[in-house]
Amino acid sequence: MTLGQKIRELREQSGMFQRELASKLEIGDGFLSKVENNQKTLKREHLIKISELFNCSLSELEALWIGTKLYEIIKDEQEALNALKVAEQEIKYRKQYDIL
Amino acid sequence: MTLGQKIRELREQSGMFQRELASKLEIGDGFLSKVENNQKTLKREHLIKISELFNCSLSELEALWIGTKLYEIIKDEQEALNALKVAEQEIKYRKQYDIL
DNA sequence: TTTAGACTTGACTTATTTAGGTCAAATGTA
DNA sequence: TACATTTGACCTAAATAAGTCAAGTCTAAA
Repeated sequence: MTLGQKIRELREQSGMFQRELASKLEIGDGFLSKVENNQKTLKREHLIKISELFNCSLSELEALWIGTKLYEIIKDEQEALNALKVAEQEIKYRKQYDIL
Repeated sequence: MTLGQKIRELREQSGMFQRELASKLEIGDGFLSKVENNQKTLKREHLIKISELFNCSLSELEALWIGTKLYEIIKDEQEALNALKVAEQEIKYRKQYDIL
């Protein structure tokens, strides 16, 4: 699940058109279309608005936002999965020793 | 293990000083110092040179190079691990359906 | 079959960030 | 002291962010 998919899902579940949601987010509808198709990214502040509008978890949206960004970076990489492991181990390592 | 750590390890194992390796990579030694401390990133082409110099796996270096970059993006994120999961699932999903 | 509305796409823009450094001064250390 | 390393300030070119807008496509219904 990408952020674009999630936003489309939320929007359609609430019976909203792109033009409506776009206007609430104060962006053009062409831009929102691209966001839903993961061709463009929203500003992070927009996630707050979305979580309020659809009453859904902001953390989840943020995980999708960052995750989709990471995916864009590695999607054509041979070493994609190993790179993810490297990053994961560093995160866990830092957590373990509580490094600030 | 980050790319910086790996490079330092390889360099020290071969008894080389920063100034020497830096010169072989055609960069300044101050810059290499920062690379080893993950404050700066090498160009990708440099990895090839390093793998030749120390006779080590290029894929491994690339995984570390990308992985360290991913880590830099998420290291201060609350949702770091979940974001990694999102990216991982997308990679695996795409693999499963062999999407080009 | 044409037309309206929803959506997608391509070309373009501008401002900000990032990449990839340099250099000199400060620090560590034998 | 001399050498290895680190750090801070600075720099430029290239890339990315975050859009706009108009034209094109798709689909249902009149």
